[in-house]
Amino acid sequence: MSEPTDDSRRLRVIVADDQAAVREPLAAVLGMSEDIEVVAAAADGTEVLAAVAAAPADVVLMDLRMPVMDGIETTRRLSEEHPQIAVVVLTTFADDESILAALGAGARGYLTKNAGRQDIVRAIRAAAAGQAVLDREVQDRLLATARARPSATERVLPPDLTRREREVLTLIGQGLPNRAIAEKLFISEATVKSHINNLFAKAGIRDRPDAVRRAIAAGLA
Amino acid sequence: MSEPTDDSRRLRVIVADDQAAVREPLAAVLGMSEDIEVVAAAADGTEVLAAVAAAPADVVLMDLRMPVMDGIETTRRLSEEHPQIAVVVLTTFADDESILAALGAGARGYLTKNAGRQDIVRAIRAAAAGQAVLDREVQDRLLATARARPSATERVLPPDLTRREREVLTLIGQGLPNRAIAEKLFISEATVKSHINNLFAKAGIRDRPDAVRRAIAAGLA
DNA sequence: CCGTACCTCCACCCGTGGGTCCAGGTGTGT
DNA sequence: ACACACCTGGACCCACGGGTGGAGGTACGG
Repeated sequence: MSEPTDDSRRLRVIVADDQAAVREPLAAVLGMSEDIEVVAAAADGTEVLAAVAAAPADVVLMDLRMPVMDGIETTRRLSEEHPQIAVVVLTTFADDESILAALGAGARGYLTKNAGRQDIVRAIRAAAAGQAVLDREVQDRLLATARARPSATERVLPPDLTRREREVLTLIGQGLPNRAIAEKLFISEATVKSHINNLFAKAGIRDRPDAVRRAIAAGLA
Repeated sequence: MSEPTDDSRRLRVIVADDQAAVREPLAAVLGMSEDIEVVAAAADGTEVLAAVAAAPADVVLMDLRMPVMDGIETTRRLSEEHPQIAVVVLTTFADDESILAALGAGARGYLTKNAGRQDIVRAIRAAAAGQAVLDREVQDRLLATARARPSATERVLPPDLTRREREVLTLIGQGLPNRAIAEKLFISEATVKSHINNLFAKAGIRDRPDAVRRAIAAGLA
């Protein structure tokens, strides 16, 4: 968050979209904003990388579906090699996978193509300032995905497991072999096996892989 | 997303924070923006509700920690009774729980208190336009939480896994032993072991329990 | 005082898992 | 024609996992 947003210099923006019918008008309309300067237009990811190599830029307005190198991969490379450049995704698609992939790749904004000029300009300014702007729908989806996980310990495990058995199950769920569990609990490996046999019988667990799944499902791991 | 952002009318903003030392200067500095009008200042949630009942507003800039009625509860009520009013959270705390609670309650923005005046103004404008603005840190946390239990296939697996190897990993993740996997894929157990050896080497998986965890984390199971 | 639950540990058995090395068959691109 | 990736399969070895059947310890409640 930078208070003194440098208004003395226009934001250098690169527009990336494989469709010229989208790219050209978009670049033109963005250039009308007095604080934005479109320094390049790219039809695929390689052209974006070439553009940032040729001249400095602040923000890349990125389509996801592009030939040769798509927006996800391009975003990933940009955030690795040029972390100072902010990527704002502008795409038709707002499915969970695309959103997670894009933001996970380092995008600092995600707009759908029914965003207006004002919305896009605002997102560019925010991204340049280190903020993230998301369409309302995108935020809702992201939030829904985040909340989709079970918060509390589930009832998939019988309540009559002893404390020790729970501990052992937790460590199994973390992928530890019996020897490591024994060391961690300061007991012998034989004892670990005893606990395992008991808890397997109680909880109806077949084998170790099954135990891992149950432990994760129960929120122990 | 509304293209014709109505610039002919100033955005009516309510500032809610229990600390007068924060509330008053904030209201003053926001009022300096020509497109923003601070129509009320509130010290807790009940004052916010009273203010929106008394006069129309567009955006509420909301602190989370407030006496009587906190920001979460106030946000929840606002989004129920006045869904046209956008809530932007401005708080010191950026823990996962607060973020999820606030956005889940209907907040359309989440800023930490090291945001500058420009950042706050931008967030207010975006929220009024239906967009969501998050601090970079907040976005990262939200994304991390969303990816913790993903529905989509993750990037935790190397991309050079073959189709067969993915299938085998999926079945391992479901707890099946090699024999059952072999039957399910109509191949011999020896072949299953070959695939397992290859995919373990490629993905850096140590043993079967580890494979189960990775499969679940990757959303294959 | 005695039963019961829990934690601790040992010995034995053997099935599955996983590593290693190898090899034939197929399809694809050069 | 050739290399290469992939799927397929077999043989061998042995470590780890898991079942069985014990045994001795403490702590608690009837």
